Amino acid sequence: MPAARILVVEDEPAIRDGIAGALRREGFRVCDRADGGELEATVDAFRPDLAILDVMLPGGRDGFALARTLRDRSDLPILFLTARDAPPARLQGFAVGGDDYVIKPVLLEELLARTRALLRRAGRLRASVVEVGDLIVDEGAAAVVRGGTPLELTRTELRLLGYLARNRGRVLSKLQILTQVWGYDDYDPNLVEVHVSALRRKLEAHGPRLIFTVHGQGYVMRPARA
Amino acid sequence: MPAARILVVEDEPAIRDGIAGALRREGFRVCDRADGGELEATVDAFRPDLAILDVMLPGGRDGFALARTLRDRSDLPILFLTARDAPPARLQGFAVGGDDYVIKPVLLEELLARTRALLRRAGRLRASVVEVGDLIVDEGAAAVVRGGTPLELTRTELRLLGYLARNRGRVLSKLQILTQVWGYDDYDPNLVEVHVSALRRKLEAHGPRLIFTVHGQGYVMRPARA
DNA sequence: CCGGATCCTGATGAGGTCCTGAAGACACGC
DNA sequence: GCGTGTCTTCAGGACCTCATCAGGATCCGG
Repeated sequence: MPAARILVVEDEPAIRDGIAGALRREGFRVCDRADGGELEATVDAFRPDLAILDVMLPGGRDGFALARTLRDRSDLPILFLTARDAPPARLQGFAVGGDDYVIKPVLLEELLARTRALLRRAGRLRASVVEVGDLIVDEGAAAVVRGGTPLELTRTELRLLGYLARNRGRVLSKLQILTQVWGYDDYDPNLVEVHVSALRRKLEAHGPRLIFTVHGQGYVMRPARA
Repeated sequence: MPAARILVVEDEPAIRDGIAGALRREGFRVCDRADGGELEATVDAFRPDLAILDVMLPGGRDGFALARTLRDRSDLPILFLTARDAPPARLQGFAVGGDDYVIKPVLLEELLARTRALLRRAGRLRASVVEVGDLIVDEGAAAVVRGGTPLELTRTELRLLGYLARNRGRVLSKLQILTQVWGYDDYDPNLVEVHVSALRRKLEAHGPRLIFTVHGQGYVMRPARA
């Protein structure tokens, strides 16, 4: 299956690049735009499998208008970016069965998870499963299994685990983890430490350590002995 | 894969030259600037894969302002240089998932390691692994393996080993090692000796000597029989 | 073979980093 | 509203890392 194509329309450059970069690192093909100009031509040329739209765009055409335009031409699923205080009720009329939304400020891990879920449902992505030793992380299904035993993880733990697992064998600093998993601004290393601690407790109840501390640098995930 | 391009913006000439020189010796293409003037043109012409920015620059445009500008044009990862006592809290909203920071005074080995890690994550660098005999040094994963056995090294030991391994077959004076690994000005040979000693103890637990003393000159790293 | 220089390495204490239990804040479903 | 589960903050202590020191070993020119 070739790489899925994703169209991103978001006016704030920092957010747009953050999203586009994260998606590209995950192997998707991305076309990013600041607004909905020339949308029809873009869609015809790029043929996206999924669209990620900010519902609040400057100028006349907001995400809803774009969604309507897209719906006229294809049935691709749409992932809306909405403000925290803007209730998703307004999505009602636009969100068809396959759609979903993510609130801003965007947690990249959350966005990646929902992106994969939508693509998978649309049949444009095989199950996105990451394995580290005897641990199996299925982000599409939000399911984690270690040595045959399913684990109950909270949402935050799942995002954190997903990030670590997909970057297994790589040292990730606490800043990187914070910005990716929490979208945070103020750097509080302890926040990461606490959740790593919780994650370890659950993971290590069924096997040896998988998340290793690299003193002064961050954390790495890797199979027990290798 | 062609050499990765790195943009360096740092006002202090000594630091700037140190960084740029170290990067060039590692085979990167470097464009170094004292400030953010003409940044847009520079970026368009040079097309960097990574930017290293001092967060404290004289004049109006500090590293954050530059980061914002860069984000407008691309999604390249950014490595911030920050003061030790200035907590990276102010990376506020500028650090996207892939970014990281290094504190000043800069330890060149540290900076090289993080540079490689970021480029590798961005897919702009293959695994940066150095081999010396049966020793394998993977700086991206902060992992060292000798004859199949993983070794537990401290951060300083890893920096030291990285420097020696990448310059294998070359005699390095203690002064060179001090300035590169520690960034020191006052010359205390014993500091190097102590850490070489510690490194040897761990390395030689699993094989013959790799770090040789050249009396009165320094140290060389080379495979056991050669 | 001697003596001075160089090098090795165990011990130590200070400074930082990390872990984790507990408690307060928050969100959500009923 | 109320209760439950989840998230964040806080605080103390455990742990790790490192520079410094000092005594002994080794090297090398003479």
